[in-house]
Amino acid sequence: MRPMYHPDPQQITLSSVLYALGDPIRLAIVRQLAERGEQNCCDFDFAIARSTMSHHFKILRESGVVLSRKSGTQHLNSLRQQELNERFPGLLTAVLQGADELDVQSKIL
Amino acid sequence: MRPMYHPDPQQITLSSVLYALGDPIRLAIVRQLAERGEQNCCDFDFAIARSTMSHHFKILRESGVVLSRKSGTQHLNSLRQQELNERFPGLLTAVLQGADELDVQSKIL
DNA sequence: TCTATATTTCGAAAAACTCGAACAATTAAA
DNA sequence: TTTAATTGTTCGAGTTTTTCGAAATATAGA
Repeated sequence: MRPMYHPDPQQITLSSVLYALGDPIRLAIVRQLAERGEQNCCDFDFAIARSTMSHHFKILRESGVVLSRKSGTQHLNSLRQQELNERFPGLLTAVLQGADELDVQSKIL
Repeated sequence: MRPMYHPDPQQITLSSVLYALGDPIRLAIVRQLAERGEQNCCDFDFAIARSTMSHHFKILRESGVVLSRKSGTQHLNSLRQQELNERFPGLLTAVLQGADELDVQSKIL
């Protein structure tokens, strides 16, 4: 497995962060990470394929929103909350406070 | 020309707003509207086709970010700043304050 | 009415998203 | 130490979205 790319704080662009947050599933992932802290992919019971989940985490990671670290067979993901707050003050707060309108059904697959 | 759809304030979802803002060109449009106020499509000198610009405005409009009103042959677009502030406090402020990293070159087409 | 301006719609090519299947890495069990 | 189980990623194909140029629509003015 190739090492995972994570941008440095100053490399994180608003555009890429907004792009990453601009998908309902990725927004739900970010919300759950904010509520429950570090989690692996299996902790998210969304009705999408694992490969799709992996794809979303890659986008969240490479945009600078999420930090992934390996631990055994799993990847533990966490929000880069402090770095995002420093780079884009108020953004994450506003996004996390926003009404939770998403309905990502429980896993069916 | 069919009447243009604009969602009511309570219909505006965070997901759709973030989706609309998650494109570099649409973000640049929003920034320019915030800086200069009401403008028509031609006031934006971006290096993209007019039909693409029209498509971006449609997404901004239907997500609730932008209000378009007809005036003669042109459409005057403005940010729905107050409504967005009420619905998602702090979001627009954070987005507009974010470092301006976009380089949408001057119109070449 | 004819022409110019502003914008949208159409149809096709390019890019991104989603899925299932196959592959890779790590751990645990046999 | 093979074998199997768990966790994720990569691959290839089908679907959807984005982008463009060309044609169509709407309005204003000569």
